[in-house]
Amino acid sequence: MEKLRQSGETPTKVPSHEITYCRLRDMILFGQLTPGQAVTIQGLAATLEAGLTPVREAIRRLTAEGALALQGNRRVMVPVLSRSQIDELAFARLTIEPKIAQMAATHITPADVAKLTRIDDEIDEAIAAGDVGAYLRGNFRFHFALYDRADAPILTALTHTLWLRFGPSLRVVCGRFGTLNLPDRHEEALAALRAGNAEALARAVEDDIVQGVDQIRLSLGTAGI
Amino acid sequence: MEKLRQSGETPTKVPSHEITYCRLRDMILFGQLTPGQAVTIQGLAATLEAGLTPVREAIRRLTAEGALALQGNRRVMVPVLSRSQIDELAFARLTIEPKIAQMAATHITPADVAKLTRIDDEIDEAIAAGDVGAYLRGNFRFHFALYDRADAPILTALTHTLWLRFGPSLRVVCGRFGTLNLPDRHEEALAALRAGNAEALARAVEDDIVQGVDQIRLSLGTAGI
DNA sequence: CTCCCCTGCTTTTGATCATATTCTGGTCAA
DNA sequence: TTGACCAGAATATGATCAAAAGCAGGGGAG
Repeated sequence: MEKLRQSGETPTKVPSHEITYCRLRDMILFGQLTPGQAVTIQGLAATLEAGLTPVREAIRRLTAEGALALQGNRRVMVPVLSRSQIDELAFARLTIEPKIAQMAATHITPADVAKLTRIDDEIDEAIAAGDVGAYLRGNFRFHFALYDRADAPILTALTHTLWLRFGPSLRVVCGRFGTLNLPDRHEEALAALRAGNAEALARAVEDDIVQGVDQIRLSLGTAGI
Repeated sequence: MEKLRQSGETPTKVPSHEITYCRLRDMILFGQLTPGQAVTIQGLAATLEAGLTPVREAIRRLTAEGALALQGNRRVMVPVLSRSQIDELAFARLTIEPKIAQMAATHITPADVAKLTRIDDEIDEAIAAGDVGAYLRGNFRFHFALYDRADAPILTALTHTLWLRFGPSLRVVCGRFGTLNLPDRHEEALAALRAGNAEALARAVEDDIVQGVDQIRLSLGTAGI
């Protein structure tokens, strides 16, 4: 008895709540949503063309990851970072990410370096083109392509939630300053990788984080961040 | 048109999915569930006397926090920690928790110290009585009563997820070894608090973590942990 | 002859939706 | 100003459909 998995429409291989989660997560990471913005279940269901239940589950997941926040009454919003929260995030990122990078350095292959170089080239193109969304996406891919090599799923997942919390604010900052004066800090990371120098790689990642966080710190209080 | 909010039963002030989340979280933290155990939505709905949707949302939240894991097919289980994952958790806890404790030390009041002392007494009672569940609960309350004083919601939430990942394994270890040879590491923390010595407090927390993690490490591979 | 694998059915479980109910916030009138 | 009402939104239930797991029986290999 064939199940007649006809082609043409969704094979329903991956459930709708998963797709919805990914889409909403990308909206948060790469900028459709700004800090303080309220989101409604029904609004997202309409935007993402999904049912209420999948949207609800995606919101719960992202709330647990800190990418969304419940505001007492049952409304949901994109959280606004305070100064002290930025400091907390900076501390967490600065202690975890250099460590992951260091772990990754021992497993990295020339193919990985080539891949990272390619991503870095795309980032440069995005900067030159002034495409903030592409820049953020490339930056994300660069870091996590590196971190994936550390074979440290828990620390990588932790880092993921940290990026989710930073995402909206980073988007606002980049959107305000433009991409022109975004220095490319990945070159030194790539150099450290080619040299097989784990400590230098960790320092490069550290510098990259410090620079990004400082940009947000400077921009804090200018407007709703 | 009165809504006749009669007393007697649930005032529905807090939504069902929140209650379900708390109950399931406590089951994971304090031991009803063991590593590797499979959980089903319908089974939990029956156990927790909740509808399918609230249970589903609670599971999504806990999955996002790493307390539960999806196993490829859409089933859900309590994750089993590998050696390297224990190392990741140990690293994260050792870098974050002493820092939080240090931050808390500057805000702590004598009333807080009294409260922590009371909790520590309850822990001692639990150890004497051989009540593993009460020990775990007290240990949790001690640490997070301290951490709450740091006024660092993000780092505290991060730590929460780390404890959720450790919970089931810790329960197994304690259940195997009993509570008798569980040294009480909280005395030095209390002493550091009374002395207002933030560095000593951080070291005490560090020692406490190292001891707990080592216990799990030793017990790894003995059976399904 | 026994054992194992494979196939198909049955049962359990997850995913989604439509619907009813409850809650929140705001508005309008006394 | 205060209270009741109303619209919009979230919550929760149960039904329905799809997918996966468990089980039983038959056929083939050793």
